[in-house]
Amino acid sequence: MFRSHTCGELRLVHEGTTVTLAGWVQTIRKFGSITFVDLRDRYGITQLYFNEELNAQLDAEPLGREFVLQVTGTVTERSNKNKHIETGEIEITVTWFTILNASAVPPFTIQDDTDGGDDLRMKYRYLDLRRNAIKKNLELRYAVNRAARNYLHEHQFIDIETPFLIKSTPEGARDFVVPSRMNAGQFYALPQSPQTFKQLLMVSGYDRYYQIVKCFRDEDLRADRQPEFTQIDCEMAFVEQEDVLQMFEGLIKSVFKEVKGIDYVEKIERITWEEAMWQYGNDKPDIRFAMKLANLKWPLSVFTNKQNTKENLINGYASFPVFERAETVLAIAVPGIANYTRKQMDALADWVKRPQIGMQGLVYIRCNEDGTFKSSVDRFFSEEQLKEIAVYANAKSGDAVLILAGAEEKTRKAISDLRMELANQLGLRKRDEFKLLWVLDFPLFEYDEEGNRWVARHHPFTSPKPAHIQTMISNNPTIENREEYLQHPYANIKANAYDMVLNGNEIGGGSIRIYQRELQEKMFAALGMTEEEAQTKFGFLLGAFEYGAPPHGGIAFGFDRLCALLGGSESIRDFIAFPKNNSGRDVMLDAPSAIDEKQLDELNIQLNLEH
RNA sequence: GGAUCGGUAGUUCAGUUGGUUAGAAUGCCGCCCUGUCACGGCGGAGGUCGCGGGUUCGAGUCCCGUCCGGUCCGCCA
Repeated sequence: MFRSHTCGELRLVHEGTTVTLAGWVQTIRKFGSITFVDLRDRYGITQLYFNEELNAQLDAEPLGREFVLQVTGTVTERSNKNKHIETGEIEITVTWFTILNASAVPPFTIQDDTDGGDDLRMKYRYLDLRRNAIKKNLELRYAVNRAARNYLHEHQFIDIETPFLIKSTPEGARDFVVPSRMNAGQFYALPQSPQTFKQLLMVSGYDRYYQIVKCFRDEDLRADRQPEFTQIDCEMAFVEQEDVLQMFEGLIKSVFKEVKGIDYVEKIERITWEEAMWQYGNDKPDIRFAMKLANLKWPLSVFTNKQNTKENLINGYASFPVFERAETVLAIAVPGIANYTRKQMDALADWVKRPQIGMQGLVYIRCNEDGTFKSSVDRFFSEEQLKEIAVYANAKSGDAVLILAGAEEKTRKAISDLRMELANQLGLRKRDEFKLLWVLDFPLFEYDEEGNRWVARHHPFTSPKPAHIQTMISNNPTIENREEYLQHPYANIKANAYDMVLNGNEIGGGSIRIYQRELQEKMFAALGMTEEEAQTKFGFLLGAFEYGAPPHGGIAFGFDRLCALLGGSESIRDFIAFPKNNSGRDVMLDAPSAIDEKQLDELNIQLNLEH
């Protein structure tokens, strides 16, 4: 028997019992002829006391950090208790010990606040995982997994595995591709999601399916994006949108309850995609704080005095060409920053001028506590006009109105980014406050500038709103340019699609699917596929729809991201045991890597590394 | 594909206007210490300043290129 107890469980009630522990040496504190060792395992830390006699043995067999140690001894009450650790009232008076394995000096300290940088931690991930901070994250991940499974099981969902080696259908994200040895020149693709399989399972009558499953996308990465990631993938038959929303509102609330002990009692707020874009400039708004967008184009247009005469400039009733030229003018009222210094305002202006945001500048109006209004454009507007703008932007005294002007899409994105940046700066995005939101009625199609064609905003299996089916069927999808796109009836078709948003992050998305062959064929045609292409790529699905496909729909949650958010982080890496870095590399394995000639030969592959 | 920040001791970082022998903390090694728990005290070792080139009397510092890492934009049905 290696151990009778773990390093986390002994308390004062165990006093006097003889125990055997095994674990890793966290620290060694030596005092001449006695030594203290903190022994660590997954469950905690227990202090070991080596008396004079055993200390002599330690001199012969020196310990080091991260040595694997097995000890037998007596549980003893400490004379000096340590209230910072759970086992702090006792220690083990060691009577026997053996070193099970030595350790090299670790390259960084195995502590909550490690001195290791990210790169080093990833290279030695097996050591990093010993740290309490990462261990907690993985435990939280498991708790979310369990809570989700329990809820889905209770609601008659069945976990069915779907294949990883499937067919490449270059629609949407890039596929990871796997060469087939037995079929020369042919390739499998790894699934971007089990989408079509779960729909086939609906056709097969498994009317409630789920899977916590790996998905693969060969696209560039971010702090919250990995090439392989995990989804809680769900599908239900005989449902309409409302059924799905309620079922998974229940799921997420159950996760909150089980994992965080939070009773999320209120109904999850709902907002349409269009409202979200108008109010927040964003399809995944963080609604923990307001700062809603105000469109100033109209109120500005009523300020009719437009002559830039000397007097008008002095009086502040002049034309401000930046606003007049702009396609759109958007404002947010930022609480309590009227007293920002010039330097702080300039810093905000610099922030929006960064290439990633790309605005020309920032106009601000201070709504001072004393009732006066001061702006960066005093030359062009009277104080009454500034006040009107402030009222329109919903600003209170003490706020500052920040205004951006420019091309519609860019400006909307910029002010939405600015809104989030300021919320971060002002501490309005609290880690321990959670606010969920359903975003509904997404557009079915998006215009792809590059390919000059329609692409599915969600995916090609998403159904249009019933009222829009006719629009879809009776119109020719052909478009020649951007102008035609804006006019085309397809641009207004809304989908039975919905996203779940948590604190400004998309954590889940789904839709009611198409289940009729004709509509699905029309969808493929709209996306520019010929009948033959549709048949080659998705013939199996079209075929299945001919054999009694039930109405169905579902949702998929981003499991890694959900865990990270529940753990108070926006980076998912520390919620994945062995993540990849920014360039998609596993720095511990040093993967990906070249393969040898023989392997390439068997796969009938020749490399062309010219470019 | 692009932007931006970073790369200096095992590790985390500092390093002024380009100027003598590149520092701190921590870790590591040695000695001392019977109640520590961020133990303490004394001493010691430890550096291709990512790499290549350039400017200069002189480069960790300035310039060009390149590699690696972080963050972001594009991309992510």
